[in-house]
Amino acid sequence: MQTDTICLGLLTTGPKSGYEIKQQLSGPLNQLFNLSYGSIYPTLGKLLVEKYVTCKQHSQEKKPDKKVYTITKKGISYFKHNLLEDANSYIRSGNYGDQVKSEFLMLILFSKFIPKEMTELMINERLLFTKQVYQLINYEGPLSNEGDTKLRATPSGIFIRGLMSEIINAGIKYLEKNRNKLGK
Amino acid sequence: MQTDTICLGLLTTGPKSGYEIKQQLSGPLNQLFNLSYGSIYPTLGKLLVEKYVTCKQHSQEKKPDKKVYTITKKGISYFKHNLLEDANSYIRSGNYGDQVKSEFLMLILFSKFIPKEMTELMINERLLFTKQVYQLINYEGPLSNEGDTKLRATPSGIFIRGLMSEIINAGIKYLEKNRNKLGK
DNA sequence: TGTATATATATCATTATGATATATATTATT
DNA sequence: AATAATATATATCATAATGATATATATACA
Repeated sequence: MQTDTICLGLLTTGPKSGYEIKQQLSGPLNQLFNLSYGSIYPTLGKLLVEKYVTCKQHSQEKKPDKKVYTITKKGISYFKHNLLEDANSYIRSGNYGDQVKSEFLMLILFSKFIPKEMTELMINERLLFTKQVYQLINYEGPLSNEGDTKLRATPSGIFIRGLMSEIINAGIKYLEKNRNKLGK
Repeated sequence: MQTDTICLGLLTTGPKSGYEIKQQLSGPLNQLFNLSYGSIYPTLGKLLVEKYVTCKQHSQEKKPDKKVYTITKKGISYFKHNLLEDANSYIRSGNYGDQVKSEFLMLILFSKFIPKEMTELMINERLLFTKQVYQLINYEGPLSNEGDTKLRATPSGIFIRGLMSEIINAGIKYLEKNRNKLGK
C-alpha cells in the first residue's frame, strides 16, 4: 500500500497533521505499517497540490505551527479507488505475507557471535518493550490521540487490536520460557 | 542491520549464491528480514571487490551459471565487527520493535471501504498462506536448502523456529475465531 | 502447444529511510 | 539553579531499498 493511500485512509477518521499520522502509525493500535517523516511530509505536500486534501495552519502559542490536513471529496474517492486496486492486487499477488525487518531476531539468529551478556541485555530490553506495547494495546482508558480513540471503537480497530494482543502475548510467553535455551 | 552484514552472516554457515541467500530469507526459518535481489546482488558485488568474499562460477548443464560466494577470513572479522556494533546500537537505540509493513492488516484496517466478499477472500488466502508457513516451520523432514538444514540445527535456529511457530499459530487461531466479528 | 513456475543473475527508475536541521516547552537530572 | 533530555512540529536530502523489468533455460501442467 502506498504512502498516499495510507495517509488518506487515516485522514478518513478526521483531520490530522503529519506528526499525528506518524504517531498513529507508531501508536498502540499499530505497528502495522512503519512510515518515516521523510515520506509522510512530501506525500502530504503532493496530496495538497492534487487537491485530495486541504490544509489549515494552526499557530499554537507554545509549539511550532501545526498544519492540519483534511481529506476532500475528491480525496475520498481517490482513496477508495486505490484501496480497491490494492485489495485486488493483494488477492492476485500470491504473496500474502508481511514485509518484516526484525533487527532483534537477526541479532538472535547470529547470537553465537555476540557475548552472552549482551544477548541477555537485548532480550531484557525486548521483553520490557513488548510488555509495554502489550499494555498500550490493552489499555482501556482515555487516549490523548483522537484518531486512536476513533479507530479503537471500529470493528476493524477492535479486530486488529485483539490480533496484535494475541501475537505479542505469544511472543512474550515464548521468550520468557525459552530464553535459557539460547545460551546453550 | 545492513545488507552486507546479513549476507556475510548467512555465508558463515557455508558458501551460497545470491539466489540461495534470497531463498533463505524467504524460507521456512525466516521472514525475519526481507531483502530484494536489487539489494542482494549489488551487495555481493561490493563484498567481492572488498575481498570479504570470494566467488566461484559454476556452469550448470541445465540452469544459468551459478555464482557461489564464500566468506573469507577478512569477511568473518568484518562481519563480527559489524554485528557487535549493531548489537550495541540496538541496545542504545531505545527502539526495540520491528519494522513491519503488513499489506494484509492495512487492508483489514480500512475494510469498511472494501466489499465484504473481497475481505472474506483476503482472509481465506491469508489463512491458507499462514497455515502453509506454519507447516513449513514445523516440518521435520529433509530440506533441499543446505543453509536451512544447518540453521535448523543451531540453538538460535531452533529458538527462532519455535518463536515464529508460536506467533504464527496465535495469528491463525485468532483469525479463525474472530473473523466473523469483522463484517459486523 | 502454450503457460506457468523454478532456477539464476542483473539493472535501474522510483520510493523510502535515517540522519540532520530548526525551534520551543516541558520534564528530569545533577 | 543549571543542564540535559524528551516531546511537539515540520522539512530536506544523501544514501539505500524496492519492485519492475530483462534475459535465458528447463520442467511441469493443462
